[in-house]
Amino acid sequence: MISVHKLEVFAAVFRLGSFSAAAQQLYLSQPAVSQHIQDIETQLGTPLFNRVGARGVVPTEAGTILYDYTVRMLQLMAEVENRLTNVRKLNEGEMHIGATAGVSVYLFPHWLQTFQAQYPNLRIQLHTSITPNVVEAVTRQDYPYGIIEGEIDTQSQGDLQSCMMQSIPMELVVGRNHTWWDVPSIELSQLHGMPFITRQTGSLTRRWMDNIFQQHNLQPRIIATFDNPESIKNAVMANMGLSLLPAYSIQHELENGFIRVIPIVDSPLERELKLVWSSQVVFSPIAFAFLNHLVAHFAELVNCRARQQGHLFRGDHGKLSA
Amino acid sequence: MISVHKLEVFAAVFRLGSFSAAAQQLYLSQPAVSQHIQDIETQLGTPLFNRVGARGVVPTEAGTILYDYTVRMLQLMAEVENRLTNVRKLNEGEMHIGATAGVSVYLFPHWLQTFQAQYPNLRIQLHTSITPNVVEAVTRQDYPYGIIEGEIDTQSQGDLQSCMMQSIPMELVVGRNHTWWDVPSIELSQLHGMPFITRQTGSLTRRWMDNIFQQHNLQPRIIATFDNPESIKNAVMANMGLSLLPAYSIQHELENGFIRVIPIVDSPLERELKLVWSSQVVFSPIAFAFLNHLVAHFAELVNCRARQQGHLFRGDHGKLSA
DNA sequence: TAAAAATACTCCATAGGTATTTTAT
DNA sequence: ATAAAATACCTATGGAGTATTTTTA
Repeated sequence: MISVHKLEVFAAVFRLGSFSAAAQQLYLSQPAVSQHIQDIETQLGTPLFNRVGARGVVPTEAGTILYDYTVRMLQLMAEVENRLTNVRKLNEGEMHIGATAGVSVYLFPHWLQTFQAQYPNLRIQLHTSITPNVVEAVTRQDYPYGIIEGEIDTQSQGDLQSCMMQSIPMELVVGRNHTWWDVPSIELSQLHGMPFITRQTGSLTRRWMDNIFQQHNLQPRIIATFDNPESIKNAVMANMGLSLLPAYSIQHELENGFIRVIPIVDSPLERELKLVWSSQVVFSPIAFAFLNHLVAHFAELVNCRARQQGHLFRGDHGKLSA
Repeated sequence: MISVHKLEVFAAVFRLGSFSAAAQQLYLSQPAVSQHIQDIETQLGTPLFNRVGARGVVPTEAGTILYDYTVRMLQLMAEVENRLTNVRKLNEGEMHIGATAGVSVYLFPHWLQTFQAQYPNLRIQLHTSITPNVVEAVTRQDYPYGIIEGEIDTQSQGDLQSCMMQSIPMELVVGRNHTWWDVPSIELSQLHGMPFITRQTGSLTRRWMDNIFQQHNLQPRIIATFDNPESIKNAVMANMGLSLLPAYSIQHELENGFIRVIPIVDSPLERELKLVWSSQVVFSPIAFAFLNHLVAHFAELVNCRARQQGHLFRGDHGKLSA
């Protein structure tokens, strides 16, 4: 019997042109993949791939035909599961998601908390990493979504889709005993030569910041670099210098008066909170439920949702807008 | 994971409105069917059927939607299997087929022999029974085809499709020492009052014969009835009387001069050899292979094949006309 | 010769069975 | 009261793993 699972394995092999690569992507052993393909080939009495030694496999004509049907079948399967799955009544299920550090630390816990309240039986597993890693993992379909701040590496945009969730104000922050503590506002040019704390070279946040400075011909004095926003915040509070931090990360410190935001009157800075996904991926009902949940937080996401459904669905999706 | 098999079980339950009826049709136990349906319901978090006590089950709205998708998926699966299966290279596989006695004894062995020569690894299992039983079994989808002689019971024509394979001349036969042995030919009316051997009352063959006689206002003298054509043949050879036998059943005896065919000049009699199948059934690649094989014997069948493909397929079927 | 697929085995989860109980009309 | 589905429990096949060998560019 040709099962849906065998077809999923077959589709992965077809797309990747390799048994072992498919095995990796599907978290299976290579012999398991071999077995599935052989099962189908035996059942049909037809080879699906020509084995070309150390260079993987190339589909036969039969393989190409089967792939066409497989895509249609898997799409129907995904579609009906998404239409019918009552996520609220599931008593188990999990979903993985990737995010960058700031999102993971400051934003995600809040979303997760409200999601868990509604779907207590579902587990969301968060994978924190730097933007390029998140993008890569999403491209590899390790998880259906990633949430990143800022620009996507243009080189990886092959199958990558993205959608803005929210504009994130990047605030100039200053510690309690800093000389600028009482300055009501500044112009961007005033940053020139000032002691600055940043993320380390290589991070997208640092690259973004360097871009800003370069665009405005500024050269602040980088006196320290850290690999996480929390350390930067501490350094600012210790009055080592200024920094630019996302608004969401400093709420608590602002409320308690540990730091202050100095408005930049001529050019407020901001980055984008983005949802990214692979156009290849087939979303699970849980992924859709989480997306719907995010919609409650981010009005802009409604557009993403429409696009995702578009590449998956053909029918009516009234249920999902509930 | 929702498997193709679970969907097949679900589809049977949906169509029959009963777990136990589906179990019977699929040769499963009722608990096995329960288990499959519960698995899908758990996975979706949605009930598919409302259990109405001793009256089986009725589908929910979700069940109805799933059925729609299921039919499409199973159709795609059947289609791609039929397009890709290289029946010649299968190293196992079997198919069941029903036929009436005359077909089983005189015609089928020949077809089977040539089929086996081409597909030595496939097993065809023949089920011989009277026409109504064959028709019923085909309607129940016990096997994909039946081959019958003569008319189909009109009451069972719900899902039943049929197609003429061949016109079967019904020959008036006479034994070696019969008074008619040297009569070159007769007219139908001459049969009146003649000693006749027939099948027993109730058989379709007998009904067909009675019809003929009635239509022509004849009343031959029925001197013996038997439940199989072989006994009738023996009675004719023993000169007990005349009979009408299908041409295919008397080749051997004609060649050896044990009996003679007396042409009926005014009204040659014939019945139809018919292929019957259920419009519900999904044909296996082996069933198609056997059909193609029959085509070699019966030119008329080409039309049937087109019809069968029509109710199964939507795409290109070049392979099957090879 | 080196990377990839096939083969050989072992283990466990799931599909299926039988026997029985529960449910709904 | 009874037919039908659910439950409980047992068995066996198929899916997946590890270790190893074979293949071919």
